[in-house]
Amino acid sequence: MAAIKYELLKKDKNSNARLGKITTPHSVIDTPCFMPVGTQATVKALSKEEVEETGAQIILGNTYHLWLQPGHKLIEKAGGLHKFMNWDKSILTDSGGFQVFSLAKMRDIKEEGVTFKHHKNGSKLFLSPELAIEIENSLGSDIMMSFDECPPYPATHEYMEKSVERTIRWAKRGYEAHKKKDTQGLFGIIQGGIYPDIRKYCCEELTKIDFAGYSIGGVSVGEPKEEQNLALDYSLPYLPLDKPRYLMGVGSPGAILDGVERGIDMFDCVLPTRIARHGTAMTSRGRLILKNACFEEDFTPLDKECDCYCCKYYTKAYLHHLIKADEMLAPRLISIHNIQFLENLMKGIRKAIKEDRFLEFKAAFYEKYGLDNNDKDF
RNA sequence: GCGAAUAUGGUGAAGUGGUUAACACGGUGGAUUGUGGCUCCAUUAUGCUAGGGUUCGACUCCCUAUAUUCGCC
Repeated sequence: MAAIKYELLKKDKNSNARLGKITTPHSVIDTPCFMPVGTQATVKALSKEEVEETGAQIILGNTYHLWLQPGHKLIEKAGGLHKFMNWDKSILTDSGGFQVFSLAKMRDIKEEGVTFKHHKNGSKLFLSPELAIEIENSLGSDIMMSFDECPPYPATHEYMEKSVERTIRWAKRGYEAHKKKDTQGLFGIIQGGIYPDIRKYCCEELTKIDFAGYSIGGVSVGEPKEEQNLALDYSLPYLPLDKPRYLMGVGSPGAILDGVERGIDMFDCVLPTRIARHGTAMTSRGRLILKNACFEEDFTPLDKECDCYCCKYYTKAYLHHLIKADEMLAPRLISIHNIQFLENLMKGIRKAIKEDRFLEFKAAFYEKYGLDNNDKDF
């Protein structure tokens, strides 16, 4: 019996946006959804209750980081990642493929796997499709990612072809190695950059395997917004309707709306929590850099339309002060707000799809947020 | 009152007789996308206490004033 069930509840009449529901062993997830990132078994700065309060139904953990510290065996001993970190809703684990390419220097990619140096102590490490699965099995996440190569941008057609062939072979090996199919769902990752033929080929090959869902990888690596959308246009038509689609690493409001419009169900991104730690908030009227002098005497909440804990009790002037004074409450409050802002955005999106007015919703959001369709992000 | 030392941006300060006054903090603005948790980038003194003088040229040498600090009466 499959661990992950996707139900397509409704498709928007005027776009490819879709309303759905994913059921995992730990929870039901309404889609389209946003998943906060908790790389090292914690959504940075927040407690379980605070994350829950934002409306998040699923969060991410990271294979690479948890493998190195504290070690997947230790987490298994603790009773699995859910128990270890006190999160009883769903968890998705990334395979570590991205980290190997974003963090590690001196990597050596071979058919068997990737040899690279530890990003902190320089020791030699080796990660393969089978090991990534073994780690993810130990962690016990609801949704697992295959170990893939995230090719750089830009990459030549020739390089991309070879890389994707290898990613496909790795995906097959990972699927074979996955021993807990009844409790954990494994996703395949579509690569191919902005080459239509390679994206299509990758979809065709990976859909031959019965993955629980499909991820679009290789985006948010520095490419312009139009190309990110092209990568979706070149992939989504070739993916099955009865499986969830996950756009990896995308979390700016504009890009989320573009993805939903094309038929994406799941998003994750470090953006809301990272910019929060650096003092920037997402609001319905655009982005606010709270350390800016103009907020010194602004005694209003971050966003009048937000119902989060931060907006309920605190003002911009207070947040400005906390940042200036380098107080750790600031990253916490802004992280709570930013995540809830995106969770609320997803709620709005789901409601709009239900009522067949997604495109109007998107246009209104763009207008208010202060960007047009050509803007990269904010 | 006498003697001595020091006077460089918001702060701590480096500095040389010769075109753009080091660096750090702070200030201001920006970045951040499958997270290396206080990061990165840009910008921030047309001026070196004031007034004279020496010199081709002085923030740098000399004189005076002022301020601060220390010591002695």
